[in-house]
Amino acid sequence: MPEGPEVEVLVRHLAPLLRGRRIVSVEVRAPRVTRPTGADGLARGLVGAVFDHTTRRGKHLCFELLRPDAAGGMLVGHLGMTGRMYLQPATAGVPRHAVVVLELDAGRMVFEDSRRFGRLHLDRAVLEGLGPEPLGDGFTVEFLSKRLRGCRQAVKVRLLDQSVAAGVGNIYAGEILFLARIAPERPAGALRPDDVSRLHAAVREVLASAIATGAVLDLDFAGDGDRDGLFYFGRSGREPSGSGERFRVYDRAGLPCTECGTAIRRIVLAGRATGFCPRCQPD
DNA sequence: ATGGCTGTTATCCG
DNA sequence: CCGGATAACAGCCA
Repeated sequence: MPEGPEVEVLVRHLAPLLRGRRIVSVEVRAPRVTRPTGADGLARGLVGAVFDHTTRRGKHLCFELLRPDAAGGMLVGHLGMTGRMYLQPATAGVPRHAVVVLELDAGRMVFEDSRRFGRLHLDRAVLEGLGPEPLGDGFTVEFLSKRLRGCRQAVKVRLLDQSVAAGVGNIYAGEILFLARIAPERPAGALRPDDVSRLHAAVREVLASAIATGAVLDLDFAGDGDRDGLFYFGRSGREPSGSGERFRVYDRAGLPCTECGTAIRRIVLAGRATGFCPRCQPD
């Protein structure tokens, strides 16, 4: 569920809270999320370490660590479908679906993940295969073009490949294609130069706009959320909720296209729900 | 209430 | 090698 923009918003929230905090103890309640490091390895690597900068790479959270002894290291997290990370007072109750709990010198960091598709480990190899940050300099039209070239896969599926544009997930892939006016089923390699150019611009626009939206919301990172689609972290403010207003195609099957009124259609690509407007996004 | 849906991705198989 | 299907898991919804 969390895609790059959600992770970015979370990282901005966590970074100043974590910096300088020392890890006192580690409790792994679901060992599978610590792969490939493993529960023991995680505890060994973390106890005594101090959080320094916290950044993002694609959908991964990167917690840079300082160690009194060695050269430091990096704790890498991924929220999977249902993951949350937040700080709570050490006196609070640990939630039912906590998978890893870090007791800090002040307070506690909880990684909660009911479906346990998430990860928290010390292996940075997962970052190696990622494509460039879509909002960074490395993500050029030429790069995108090269990654799509010769590929017969549907462009929507290609966009979900993290080696193409790190951080794009199912919801934003759909929104990006709507903005670019490209049918999701089009074979990636069949896009013409002007399609690729619009796609490139749409990737940046959709992701940047999602981050900007999330950055000003009053989010409750520990809350249950209200399945509002974008910021699955619950919101404590009184902003309008519901995905309908924020998304043009995601979860809008049967509803009128905001541009032309045509009913949005829903298809399945690579097992993922995909919405699109058959008129604005012709084959 | 049973079955189908869900924002991810590693792995398996043809 | 490519691409589609499946599995990992729990909750929510119709």
